[in-house]
Amino acid sequence: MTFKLYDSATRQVRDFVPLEAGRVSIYHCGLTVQASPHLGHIRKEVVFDVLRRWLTHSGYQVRVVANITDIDDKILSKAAERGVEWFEHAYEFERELHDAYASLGCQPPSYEPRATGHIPEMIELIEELVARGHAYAAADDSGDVYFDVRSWPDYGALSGQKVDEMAAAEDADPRGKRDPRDFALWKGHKQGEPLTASWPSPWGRGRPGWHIECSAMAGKYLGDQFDIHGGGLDLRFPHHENELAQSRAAGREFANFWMHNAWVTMAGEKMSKSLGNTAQVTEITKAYDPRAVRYFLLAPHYRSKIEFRPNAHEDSDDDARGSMGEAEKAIERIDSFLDRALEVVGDDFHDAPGPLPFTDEFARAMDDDLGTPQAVAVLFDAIRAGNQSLKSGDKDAVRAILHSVTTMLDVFGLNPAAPEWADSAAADDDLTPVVDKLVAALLGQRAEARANKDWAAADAIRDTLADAGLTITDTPDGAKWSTN
RNA sequence: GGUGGAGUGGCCGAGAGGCGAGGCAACGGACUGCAAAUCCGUGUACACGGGUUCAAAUCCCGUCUCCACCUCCA
Repeated sequence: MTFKLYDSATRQVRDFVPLEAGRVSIYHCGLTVQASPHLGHIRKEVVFDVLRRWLTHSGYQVRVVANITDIDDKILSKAAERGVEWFEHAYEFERELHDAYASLGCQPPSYEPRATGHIPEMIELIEELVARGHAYAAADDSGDVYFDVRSWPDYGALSGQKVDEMAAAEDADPRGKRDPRDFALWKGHKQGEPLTASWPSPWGRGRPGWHIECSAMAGKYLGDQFDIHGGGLDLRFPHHENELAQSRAAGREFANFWMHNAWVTMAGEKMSKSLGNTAQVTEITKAYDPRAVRYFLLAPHYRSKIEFRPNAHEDSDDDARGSMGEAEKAIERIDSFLDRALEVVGDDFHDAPGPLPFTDEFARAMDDDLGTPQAVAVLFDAIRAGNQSLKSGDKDAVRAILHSVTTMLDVFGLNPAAPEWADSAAADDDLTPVVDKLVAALLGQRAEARANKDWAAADAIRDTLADAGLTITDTPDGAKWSTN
């Protein structure tokens, strides 16, 4: 089976053939760390985390580079508003970003370069572009350097647009540009901006434009040509178009595949700061099981929009359950099988002999342009089959299916036993033995009441435990308790 | 004006010429003291109007609606 991937540059699904056998290099644009990350931002992290897990699972050695843009206009203005230094501001939100993706079980990139640490590489690239006649210093005294869009006939190739048909930017201030569509490679230092936010260059003190950062850093860490360049769909133009143009114009092949994920919507509209319809990651993971949040973000196809609906009420009835409530139910179904199967099979389930059921079908789904929706369906088919085997008492079948299910969950990053979820498990563990003792005592009383057919007393105990957030399940081996 | 995407059952969300993905919810049955969990079963879904075809949610033509990008945006 070959992995197939949709390439947004050619607009088709192509066989994925890495440049170097057995290795895959991926660059995806990280965030401009100017504010708290919301669900839309983190969807990209989850999508590329799943991609990376699948490629790794398929036997590739994967290198992932994602940048941190820690200097830009917004960082400067927001820091000034708050009365802190721009680097403090940026670093604060960089840490928030790291917390956010750790909280959703995303592995950190292989390397995460900061823009401010790569000014020399950017200057080098700009000089190359100037030397080749694709960039020029602004005619005014701003110290700006622009990419000359007209000098590069392929400009617009990635987004399928023609320079002449783009809406003429109502640019009140064309500054020193030859064409309004020319974009800044280097921004001259302006009066009033902190001196710490500028670096010396052949064109005077200044700071890099946004697009040049990614070209310079991708080139440094992944080489002139690499396998996959990713990011949100909204980066296709202008950011990725500009990256592509300036890299090719400097004689670099750049990315082989372009991969763009769609966004998260609320009430049908793109989640974004300017619309004010954002849901911050920290709020969401506080309100819902983080694994459910991750499930919500990875279950639909990465090129589809996904609609975020909050639960209508805090103590939701079924009607009021939103996207996260539904995802939590799905996770409960998964965990319920895991718990019951582990109890039957024990921890040695990895010894299951022979081929694992369902995994081929799962692989076929994932190989088809990361077909997580189909793959999730396979997962639930496996769980249903596992539940049937539990019912019929077929221990070998349970063992094999349990092994399959955990394999699939590992690819999704949803295996509750995996290290990335260890923190929450450990937190539970602190109290579990205590709770277990207390609950066991109550369940003993309840068993006695049931033996005496005193149903009222038995149900009263169950209600008390339910109030405390525990679900009691009667099984042939006695009553069991679980949270939720 | 240019470029791209989408309209699927109560909700979410796949699929892309012929067997109704999957999740959530609902209903019936089994199990249970009653539940919960689980299993079995239940759905005249594909924006609208034409057309092609033995067969269309899927292809073609037209219409409507929505979203996004062309300015910072995952």
